[in-house]
Amino acid sequence: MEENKKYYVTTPIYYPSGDFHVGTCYCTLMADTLARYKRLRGYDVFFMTGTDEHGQKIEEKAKARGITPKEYVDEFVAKAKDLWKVLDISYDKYMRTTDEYHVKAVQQIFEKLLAKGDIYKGEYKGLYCTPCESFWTETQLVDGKCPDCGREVKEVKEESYFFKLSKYKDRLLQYYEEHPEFLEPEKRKNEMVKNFFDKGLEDLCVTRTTIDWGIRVISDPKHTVYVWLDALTNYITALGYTTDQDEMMKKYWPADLHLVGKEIFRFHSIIWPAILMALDLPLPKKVFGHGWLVVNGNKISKSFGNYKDPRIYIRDTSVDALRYYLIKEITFGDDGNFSEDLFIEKTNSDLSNDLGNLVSRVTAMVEKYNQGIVVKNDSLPLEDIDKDLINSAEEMIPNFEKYMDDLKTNEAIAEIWKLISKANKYIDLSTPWVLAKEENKDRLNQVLYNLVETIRIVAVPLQCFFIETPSKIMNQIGVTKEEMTWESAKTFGVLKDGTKVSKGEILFPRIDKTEELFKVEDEVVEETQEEERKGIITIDELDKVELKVGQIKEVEKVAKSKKLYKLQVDVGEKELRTIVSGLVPYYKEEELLGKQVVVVTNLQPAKLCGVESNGMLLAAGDYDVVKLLVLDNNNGILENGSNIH
RNA sequence: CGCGGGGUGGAGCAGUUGGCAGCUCGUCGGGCUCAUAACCCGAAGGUCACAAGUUCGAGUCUUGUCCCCGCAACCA
Repeated sequence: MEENKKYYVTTPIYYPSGDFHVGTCYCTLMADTLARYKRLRGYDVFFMTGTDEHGQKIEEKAKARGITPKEYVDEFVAKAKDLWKVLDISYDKYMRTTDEYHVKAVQQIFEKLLAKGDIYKGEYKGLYCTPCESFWTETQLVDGKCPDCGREVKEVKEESYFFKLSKYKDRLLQYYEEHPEFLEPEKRKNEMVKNFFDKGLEDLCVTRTTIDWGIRVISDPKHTVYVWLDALTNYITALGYTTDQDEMMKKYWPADLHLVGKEIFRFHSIIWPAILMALDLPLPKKVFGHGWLVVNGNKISKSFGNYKDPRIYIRDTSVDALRYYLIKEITFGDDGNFSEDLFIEKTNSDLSNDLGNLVSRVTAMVEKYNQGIVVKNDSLPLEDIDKDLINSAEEMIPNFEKYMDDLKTNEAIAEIWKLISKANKYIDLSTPWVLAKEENKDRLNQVLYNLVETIRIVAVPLQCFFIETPSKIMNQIGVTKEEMTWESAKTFGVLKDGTKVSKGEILFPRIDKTEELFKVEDEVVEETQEEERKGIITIDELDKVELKVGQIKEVEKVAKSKKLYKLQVDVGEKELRTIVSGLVPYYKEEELLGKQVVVVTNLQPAKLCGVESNGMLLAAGDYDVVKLLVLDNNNGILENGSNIH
């Protein structure tokens, strides 16, 4: 056993300017997988994610919504935590740069570097667009004008503090030289050196006087600390750096791995190490710059319509399916394609056919041939096919470890699947159904034992990236948590004699490609657009929405869709209205019949799955729980068609 | 000549220090019936973008050409 088995892994702290999409999840999911893996191996893991909450953009967004920046970021953090909960991200700490300890620590770090002479006061020259309150560089300008509003920019000078980045140039280069494993992948390191060092490192402007929403410089309060010293330092302030309670700092620093996107790789490979050098702190052991996802071949953006809430994917498949695809299909470090078609294909072939079906057929056989009881009998000789299976099973974990330690998650997973396919093949070779017919009870039980034991071993590393599946498998093959430890998966034969197997629910139902999948509900889209359009509406605008009491008279499913009901609703008009609503997952047909609900009656008609919908039912909640707004009929009934105000 | 990445059987990708071109899916043929129309076996299909060069030998090194895609001070 190695001494000091600790593992500190971080994701970037995300900037609350847009909503999360699959790409955002990817990095966090990867960190989560590594954290789970290290925990299983007995490491003392500290896994941190969080949000970078200061800056002008936040200020502007909040202003546009008519709320304070703090309210804005609080709202965002709540949403982020909600998403991480859905994905079951096992972070140990959620870091926020608006947390008090962080603010104080940043202020102290600033003063420390100022006193040391690594921060000095100077003058920032830039091209400024007054209406936009933004600085631009020469190269950002469009035809010499502000890229945002197209107006003239003027050169202004602003008093600023600078960090002596140039001072650390040689030490940084030397460090890269001596620690080839520090920056990965290799190609990104080359990019850094070529692009920036060769051009020379300029000192870095670390304060602004134009931004209010940020951390004040104590010795000069008209300045706020700019992103570099505020955001990057989160990795140490979260551990209590500069405070009395810095046991965490002693225990976990230096970080073992900073996982970052390629767009911020530069800051983590140049600026952050320089800051640490200035603070006389050791550098993180590794900074890994992963690639970006494209969705269906297109860059993720709203205009391509692929900027979807990741929960859409989970809703139509499962958390485990999404986690599997992202970690298996994308070569860590490179850009990857999140193809929705491929996602379904992979889920069906790898998860349903290979893994799910294996568990299903093995548990079925144990029930059918031996009343669910697994028999261990070591006195029987092993046949060649047995030895082959057992060898593969015992080799799997060591290979898996090798790849995981190299951050090659896709290859690590491939090792598990090699064993799964070996087990499927073993069934064909050993033909248990023939043994059953021949009433060769001993051999049959031996074969079944080997299969169940293989499944147990397979399930152990699955715990690194699956949330629901490992425990489902454990229940079905009747093993306890103690029989699922990392070390136990290295030896074949741990499974006890007399283990009770019971065929349970199907692990991964096959997904029917003809179903309409991953569709963003119209209502959801409108909601987000509404939010984009920002904030407050007047009473007149509210009056534009015509709300009436409606009673559901008929309910039928829309044939082509998984989620849509076609409803006939009485809103006090001569004829019933046809309204299509995505309530199938949340209400049964009979639950809806007769309900008096709130209907938007002047909504522009829309075709959903070929059926025209004339209105919309109001409901609350999203994804997990959706509840219709229904009338309180305790004290008498309102007529259908009554106005609502 | 701003920087970088990539062009490999129908699709998506792997290919370490140059040594008979691999994987998954799909297609076609066969087998099996324990299983989620799943599983197992076999087959077809590539002049590794193009051209020249180094070498006994290049997808892998050098040079040039064409095409695609990112980045260019903060979108993961």
